[in-house]
Amino acid sequence: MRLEDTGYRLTAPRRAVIEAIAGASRPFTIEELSERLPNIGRATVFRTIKLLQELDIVCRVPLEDGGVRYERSRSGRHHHHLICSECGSVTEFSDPSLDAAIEQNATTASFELDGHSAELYGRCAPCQATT
Amino acid sequence: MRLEDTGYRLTAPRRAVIEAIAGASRPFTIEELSERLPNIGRATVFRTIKLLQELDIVCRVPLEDGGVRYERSRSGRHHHHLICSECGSVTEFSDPSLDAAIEQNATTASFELDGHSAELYGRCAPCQATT
DNA sequence: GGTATCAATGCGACAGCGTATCATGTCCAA
DNA sequence: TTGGACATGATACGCTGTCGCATTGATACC
Repeated sequence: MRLEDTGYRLTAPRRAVIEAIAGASRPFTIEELSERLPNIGRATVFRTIKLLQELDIVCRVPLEDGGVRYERSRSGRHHHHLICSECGSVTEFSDPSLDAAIEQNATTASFELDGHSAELYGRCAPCQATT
Repeated sequence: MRLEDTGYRLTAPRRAVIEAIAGASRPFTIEELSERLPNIGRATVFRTIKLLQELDIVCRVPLEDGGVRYERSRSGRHHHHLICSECGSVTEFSDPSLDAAIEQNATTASFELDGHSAELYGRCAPCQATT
């Protein structure tokens, strides 16, 4: 991890949170993460996740119902999400032409674009096969 | 309003909420709306907004910081948002080619698309002029 | 118009997610 | 080794939204 490079301290609780995230197989809530780390204060888990979001190590996944989960960011870069409403899996994807379409709309509206988000909701391939 | 047409009852509180929304000049929170309607229970305001969302009369606007506001939907159709982080204004737009790019990504991933959201964050034209 | 029915309301308690506070602990540069 | 800034943990709090339930009131039907 590159916490040291950024001026943040690499503490035992942060290590534990990072390891728990690395071991997570699916998107998680803070509560789930916190349950796996009974020795670590809930507030610290929140703070660490917030920190990891800023470092693009973890990303926030807004769900269709307004809920939120978090996931380890595979690419570490800007991306979008395919979110399965059946099994809850989240897949990242990047698409320059999608980003271009978004930028085009901003330009057309004379809007100075800082960032954007795009989430796709539906059913992943494995879940379709299960029908 | 077409509440009657949908089997819902047109009650005085619902009328009041709808009028308050019609009179709102900017995206609002439930609390703000509720303050303007002191005679109406908070739960009713929530329930009415939820109802109006289902009828595409009001739409939920997720903010960059994770907060949420609501806005009267001008088009009543599927659309995306340009959200100004300076003045908080929200502009709707529709773009078939953006939707097409999203559908293309879903298809590529063998993902069965149910819905999607796309929000653009930045500064609106008037706020740029104010710099 | 009168009335019965069932959805809608209002109230208060509650739940989930996240933050503020603040005393205490601990990392790390010198 | 040590000092001081940063991080932690416990708890209280805040905000957004929902639930349960007794009461009210809009509509359909007569």
